[in-house]
Amino acid sequence: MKYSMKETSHLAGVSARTLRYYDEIGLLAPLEVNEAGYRFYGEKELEILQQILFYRERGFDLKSIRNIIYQADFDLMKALEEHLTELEKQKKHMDSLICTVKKTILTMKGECEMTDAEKFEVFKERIVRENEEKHGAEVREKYGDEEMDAANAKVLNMTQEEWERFQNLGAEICTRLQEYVRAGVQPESEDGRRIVVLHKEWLGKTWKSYSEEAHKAIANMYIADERFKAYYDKEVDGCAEFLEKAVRCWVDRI
Amino acid sequence: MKYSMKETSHLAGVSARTLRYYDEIGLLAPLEVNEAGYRFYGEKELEILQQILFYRERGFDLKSIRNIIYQADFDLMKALEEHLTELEKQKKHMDSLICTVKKTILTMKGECEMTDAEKFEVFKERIVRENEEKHGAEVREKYGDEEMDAANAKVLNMTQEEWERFQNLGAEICTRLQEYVRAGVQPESEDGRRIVVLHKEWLGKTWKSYSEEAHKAIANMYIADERFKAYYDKEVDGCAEFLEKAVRCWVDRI
DNA sequence: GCTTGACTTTGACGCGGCGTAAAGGGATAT
DNA sequence: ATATCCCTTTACGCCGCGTCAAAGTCAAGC
Repeated sequence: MKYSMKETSHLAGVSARTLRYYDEIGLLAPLEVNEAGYRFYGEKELEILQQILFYRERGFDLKSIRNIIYQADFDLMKALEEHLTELEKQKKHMDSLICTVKKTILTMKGECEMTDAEKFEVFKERIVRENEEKHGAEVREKYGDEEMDAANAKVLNMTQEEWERFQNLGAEICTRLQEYVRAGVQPESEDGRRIVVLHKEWLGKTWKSYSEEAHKAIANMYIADERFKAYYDKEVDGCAEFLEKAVRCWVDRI
Repeated sequence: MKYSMKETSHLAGVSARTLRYYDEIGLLAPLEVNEAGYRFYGEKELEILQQILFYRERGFDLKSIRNIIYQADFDLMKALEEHLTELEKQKKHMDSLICTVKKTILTMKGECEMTDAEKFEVFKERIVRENEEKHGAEVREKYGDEEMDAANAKVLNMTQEEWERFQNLGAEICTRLQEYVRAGVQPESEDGRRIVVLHKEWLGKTWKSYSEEAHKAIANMYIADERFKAYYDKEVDGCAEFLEKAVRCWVDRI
């Protein structure tokens, strides 16, 4: 008894395309192909197909199934156990995914229900946390824990207005720097002095103790450390350098 | 500040291919493309990329991420919750997969450690179970539970030798049928009678009570029911018909 | 014998999210 | 100016089929 394409696919509950694909990749060849190219499957082929589906239901990929079925010296138990390990790894990944998404939902719901004041607190905490991750270790080593903790505390104690003033001040410094650099103003000029004054005020909003030495060190870092240099130079090249020169020139006269 | 392909991919921890792909599918366009076709990304693009990665880590597909980010009136909470449901569905699927594979391993290990006798018992049980699934309901309706249970019991009580004799007998019937049909022998001939004798013996190995009526009914089923007809005709067409005629002719004279 | 309608074939593209060549252009050291 | 190296680009591949499209085949009915 031979079964046509449709009979076979119907008997096994798979599509004709699947059978053709299995033939294509050498997973299941039909018993016979007539002169018109029609495929016919026999009992044995149906049995093999059952086997294929058995392993497919268990999550094996078709290449593995081919090995399992046609490679005589194949270690089935080993393959099953490795496959199980792989599945369990994937499951763990799924679990952590689900956990993360759940947390995300809670956080977002939480934030939705927050007042503006609460949101602002969370926002500041995030800023401090991100700053701690980016620069924490470095600052603590250079300036001590006390200074870093104090800076964090200052940020956390800011009101929304204070925060906005702080931000505006930072933005103004950037904008003016860009103007001056574009205009070719010298750092030693009166404009340079004004920038340094603003920058000192800006620093004072997060730093516990001010010293001319520290101010110069910070300015120097702006040109030495890529990340800070990139921040000031993001729009116009040379801003970091301008600021550093201006601080070096004016810091002990303001 | 503009970032080149390499800088951007390095900063965000993704491959250059990924960035190009995101551009291709309209998920993240670079800030600027120079005349040589080189891509450059700005701060804002990096921020968007962070967002993309945020949702990617949570298992969203890129099309959804595009909606989340660029569709202003997108219901994020709904999307998150639907996504969670989907993830949990997938997890359930994984769990059942793992469970099935574990069972498979246990079964196969178990079978490995069985003696031949135990394997044979399991084998017979499988045969009975499969037969019950295929024909159980039908037979119970036509011939009663008692007859079906008795047939099952007969199979389960067979020794391995008896089983082999039963199988050989079945195979012999098939082979002879094919020979006769091919040779053009008539069912009413002496050869037909011998087939009916064999077939009666074969039936006796599973059927509790023998009657000429039942025998004829069975034979009739061989030509009426596709599945049985297919079994006898699998190699040579006409075997089922031959057997039915022979039984009708000889059943009350043997 | 011819039409019909059911069935089948090959061939191709599409999906998702990139990895991985191969090829070509740009920046730098000489 | 040139050789070199690095960076970027395009283009194909992967898996397991689904889903057209166009063309050919088979059995049945008239």
